[in-house]
Amino acid sequence: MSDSIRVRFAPSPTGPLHIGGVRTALFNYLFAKKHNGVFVLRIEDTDQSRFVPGAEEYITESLSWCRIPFDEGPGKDGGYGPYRQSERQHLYKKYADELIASGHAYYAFDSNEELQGLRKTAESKGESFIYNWHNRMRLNNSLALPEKEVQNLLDTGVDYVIRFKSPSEGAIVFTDLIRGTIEIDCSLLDDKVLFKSDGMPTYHLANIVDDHLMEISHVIRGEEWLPSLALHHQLYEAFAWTPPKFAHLPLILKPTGKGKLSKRDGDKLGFPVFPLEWTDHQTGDLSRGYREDGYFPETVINFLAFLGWNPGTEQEIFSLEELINAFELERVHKGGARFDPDKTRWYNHHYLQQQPDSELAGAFIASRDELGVDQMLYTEKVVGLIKERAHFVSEFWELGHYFYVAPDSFDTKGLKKAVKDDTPNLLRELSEHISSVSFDSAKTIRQSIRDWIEAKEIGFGKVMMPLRLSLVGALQGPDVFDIMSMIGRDESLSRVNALLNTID
RNA sequence: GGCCCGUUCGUCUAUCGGCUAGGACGCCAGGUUUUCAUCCUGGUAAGAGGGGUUCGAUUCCCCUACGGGCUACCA
Repeated sequence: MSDSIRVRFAPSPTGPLHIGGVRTALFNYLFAKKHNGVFVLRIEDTDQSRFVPGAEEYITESLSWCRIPFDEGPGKDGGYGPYRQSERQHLYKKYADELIASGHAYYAFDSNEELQGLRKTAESKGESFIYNWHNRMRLNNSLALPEKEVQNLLDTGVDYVIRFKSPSEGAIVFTDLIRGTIEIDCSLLDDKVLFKSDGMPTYHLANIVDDHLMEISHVIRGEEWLPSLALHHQLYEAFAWTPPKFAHLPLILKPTGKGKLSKRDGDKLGFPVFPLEWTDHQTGDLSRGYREDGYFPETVINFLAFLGWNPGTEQEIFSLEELINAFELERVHKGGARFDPDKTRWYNHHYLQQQPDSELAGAFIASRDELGVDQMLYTEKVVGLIKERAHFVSEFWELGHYFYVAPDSFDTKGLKKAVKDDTPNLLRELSEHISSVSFDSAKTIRQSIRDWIEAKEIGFGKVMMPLRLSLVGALQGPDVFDIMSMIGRDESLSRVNALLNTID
């Protein structure tokens, strides 16, 4: 049992899940699936002051939209629940007490104000205040105070926290699956709070206890946790538990400038940093989401997988199944990765081409009021003609509006390029010819008009360019004969005449 | 400030002591499309700096610089 793979993704419900968090979830998922393991979702809601309503639902919905479902988690008990730390509250005190009994932890009564004051004075002297062995005997705690007084304080119900008693000397060495060996001087560590005065554990305690109780085999998390790994190792040691293996993922950095990717970068540069749209209930601010912006889950999965990882081959397009097969923690890069919106667009273009036309047509219709479901079949064909030039479904209308409505104006550059002195006469003759052309298929139209042009010994461009301009309104779009065959003879003729009226 | 982690084309990255340093995105050019986009072909562009170790370093070690993270009764 102990050698089975169990990993967890443990977000805090303090707001929408950032794509950095999605990537952490993805890597956990890939690792679990690759090794026939279990992927656990655990909600770390021990900070009640930062709890945001709806955030947990946002997290589960995001994971499900990205197609990275959890095997165990809230509402899906695998025998290790509950999976919300707030529902496990009763568990943690026992373990904190155990640490006190074994001499690994102690009560501290210092108020927040006192500590803040100490920090401030230290700072003003250019030093930093660290609560640990070098000063703990001068502070307000159960190690420094007489036993009687400690008991008194506890009896009177005064606020206290439980702190870890970090060692004054020695070094701790541990291994990270991605970074290798890391060594830390213990004397620099501080006595972290394990149990808060509000009766809740801090992240550090809850995390270790739950990972142990849930039999987590591998902890795969963001690099921001690397500094507290020494503490976590000592906690495992204090409990005499076997620690899981650790892997710390590199951070996702902003596309330009300094620092890690933030919500503001997305607003500024025009891309989402969240999987789903999110409205802040406090401010009413709306944050864009990949889903609402028209990205496919496949796109998000693929580009996230390649931020900090690669398979070592030249393949860049990966389905979820392929990722599961190829994924290796050892191949995760150590350095932070800048997020690249352009490459993300490129991925979406690729995955857009993969979608069935019927599905794209449905999405297109749903996005435009002027399109009705009765046009489904027609729209499917339209989509087939225009999708290769699109990155998003939202571009379909701009790329194909002329399949539905006649152009209301003609591109000036196009007019300049396509319309010459003899164009009106040519168009009149062409119009006459079109009246007699069989509209069975694009192929027959093409053949007929080609023959006509050749017979009249006019240049193709002299006919084709104005014809396209009349149909589309600009010199762009798919094959002219495809367009004609789609809109039909009457509409084609009326559009040629409309151009004639403009230029003649 | 202290501690920790990192550093190959503009960006994501390959290379696990011996290469003309490879691929992808972007960008540029040519071709296809008598259009635009797509697509195809080609091009542009990198080992932070300085010391070592070695017959030989992008690769191993040290220093510096730069970047990042942490430094809360937040996770």
